[in-house]
Amino acid sequence: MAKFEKLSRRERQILDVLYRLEQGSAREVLEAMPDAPGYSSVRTHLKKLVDKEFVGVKEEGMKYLYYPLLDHARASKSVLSNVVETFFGGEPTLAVNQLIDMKLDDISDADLDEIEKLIKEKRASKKK
Amino acid sequence: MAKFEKLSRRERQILDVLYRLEQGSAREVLEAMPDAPGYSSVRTHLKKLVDKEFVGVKEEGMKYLYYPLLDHARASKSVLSNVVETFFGGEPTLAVNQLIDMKLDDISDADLDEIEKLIKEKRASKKK
DNA sequence: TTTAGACTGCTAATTTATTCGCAAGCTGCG
DNA sequence: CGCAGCTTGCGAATAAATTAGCAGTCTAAA
Repeated sequence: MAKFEKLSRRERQILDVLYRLEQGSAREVLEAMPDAPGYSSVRTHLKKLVDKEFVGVKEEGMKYLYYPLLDHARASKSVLSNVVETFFGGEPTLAVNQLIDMKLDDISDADLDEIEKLIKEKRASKKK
Repeated sequence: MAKFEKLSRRERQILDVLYRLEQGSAREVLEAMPDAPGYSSVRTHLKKLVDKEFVGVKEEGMKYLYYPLLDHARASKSVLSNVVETFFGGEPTLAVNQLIDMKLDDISDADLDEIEKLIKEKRASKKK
């Protein structure tokens, strides 16, 4: 499932950018990178990502528009479960704790309400 | 902070193993890897990780024992915040949602209780 | 129409990452 | 002792990643 490990550093970085942009041209990706290499370089990586089937292309007039192929949900699930495995011994609960801590200072009551609501929903869907 | 991006694939993988093992010799790391390369290779990577100051070494008799230098909490925080940025638009709450979903089928009531308890604690510490 | 700019496909060079091999040094055992 | 099995340090070959350059094409503006 989680074949993100098969990507090189740059490829990963570019894919990340694509997830944030949702989609973009080579130049847009380039401009969204803090430590970007040259234009040619970005194009090459995008092409490789297409070859590896992590990214799709569609022609928009004369240019290419790139976008992630794995849908957001699957991708995040895959990455998260790896983090949980590595750092939290496979226990999502511990990760949740960490996430709450991350926002400790500025977490809003609304956020906490939100999470509580999520829990209630899970409980409900479990019951039946 | 999150300089994990600077690691190569193998280096990251080996560091992951080290986080799971807490510490280990080159051979132990090797044996804990599903798609392990040769012994020499693992040693080389460990050495590089030491050079880059992600990993420490201590001599245990005649052999070396390796262990992660960044403490667990910092490391997980760093990695998680990157995931949150990339996939959840900087909103930890959304990541929490995903985590709960991940365990939907087998999540225990105890787990849910646990998370609710965490929320109560956060609320309390906010009130101060 | 000509010129500047942005895009593509293709190629290639350089740098890193990744792998392994070999010599030498301990240790424990028959 | 002398062999087997482990370790280390050093070195180096191979594979992959990363970057960049060039020629050709299209578009829009002067």
